[in-house]
Amino acid sequence: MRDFKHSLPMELMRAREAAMARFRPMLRDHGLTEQQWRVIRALVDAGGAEVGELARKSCLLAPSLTRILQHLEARSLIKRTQNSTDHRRAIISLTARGRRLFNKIGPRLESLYSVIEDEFGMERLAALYTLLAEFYETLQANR
Amino acid sequence: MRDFKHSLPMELMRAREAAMARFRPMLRDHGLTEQQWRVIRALVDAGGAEVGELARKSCLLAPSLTRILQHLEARSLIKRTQNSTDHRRAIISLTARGRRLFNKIGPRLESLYSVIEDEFGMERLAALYTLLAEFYETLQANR
DNA sequence: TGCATTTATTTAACATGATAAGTATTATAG
DNA sequence: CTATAATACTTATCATGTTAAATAAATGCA
Repeated sequence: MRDFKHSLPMELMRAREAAMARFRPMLRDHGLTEQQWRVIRALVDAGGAEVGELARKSCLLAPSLTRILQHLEARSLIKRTQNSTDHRRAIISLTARGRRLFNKIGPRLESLYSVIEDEFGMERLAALYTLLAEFYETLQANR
Repeated sequence: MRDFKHSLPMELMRAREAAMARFRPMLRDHGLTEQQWRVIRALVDAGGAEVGELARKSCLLAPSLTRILQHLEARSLIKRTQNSTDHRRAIISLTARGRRLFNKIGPRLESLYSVIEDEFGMERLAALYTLLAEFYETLQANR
């Protein structure tokens, strides 16, 4: 059997955790979890989205997203707009306050990211991105 | 700002989730979570370990491991042995039942892993392992 | 020896992950 | 039309993630 140290899911997790350890403290300083930030960022990117779409974009399960949206709504960082033709769907979008928070945090996270880019090297980082995307596509295709 | 789709932590997470989706159903059939399996596998690998050591090997935070060990102990899959010289430390090891469970599940997971290896190719998989290990080392070194 | 520190682990509290089940709304077959 | 199925979320439940604080045992030092 393969050595335990070479478990692919664990290697992916360790790499991810090493990166997140750089970002998490700053998010925490602003009262945000990593997942809440993913939602905010996805909303900036999409400029308003349905819950299901948002779940895909932010890589969150629907039940998790439901709770996160409740938190963000309680803090007035997002708002819901009912779709008039289909009452099942609600459009989620950032409030002005949500956008301000994004504008405050975004650049700081980007600079942390630049540090990683410098340390690891852009070429290797690009190679890693490519392999990860290919790996994901391969496993999805044969699902 | 970088495109949201190219967030490294998210790419790592998506790749990991794609892999885990293949393994999780079988673990679930045997009443195990992915994390419980990591602990069992680490114990097979180490043949008995202290809690802190086990946390490192299985990539779990201490509080999570504490709860997981309680679950595994309740199911008689692991046992604790007090260290006679240092009463803070307890040695965790698998019971015979735990080893039987490992022997039953391990080979089936390995065969699922082989499928992934075939789909993605051993060379690319090896390249991915290398990049992930280097990435982790780089970020740890400059911590 | 006596006491502050450090180390190993556990508890606590809140947020998310994962699965199943529930609810409301819309689409569809007959 | 209407019963039924499909869709879009939400709730519920249990397990883990994350941080801070607590506990208990071992160390270090005056």
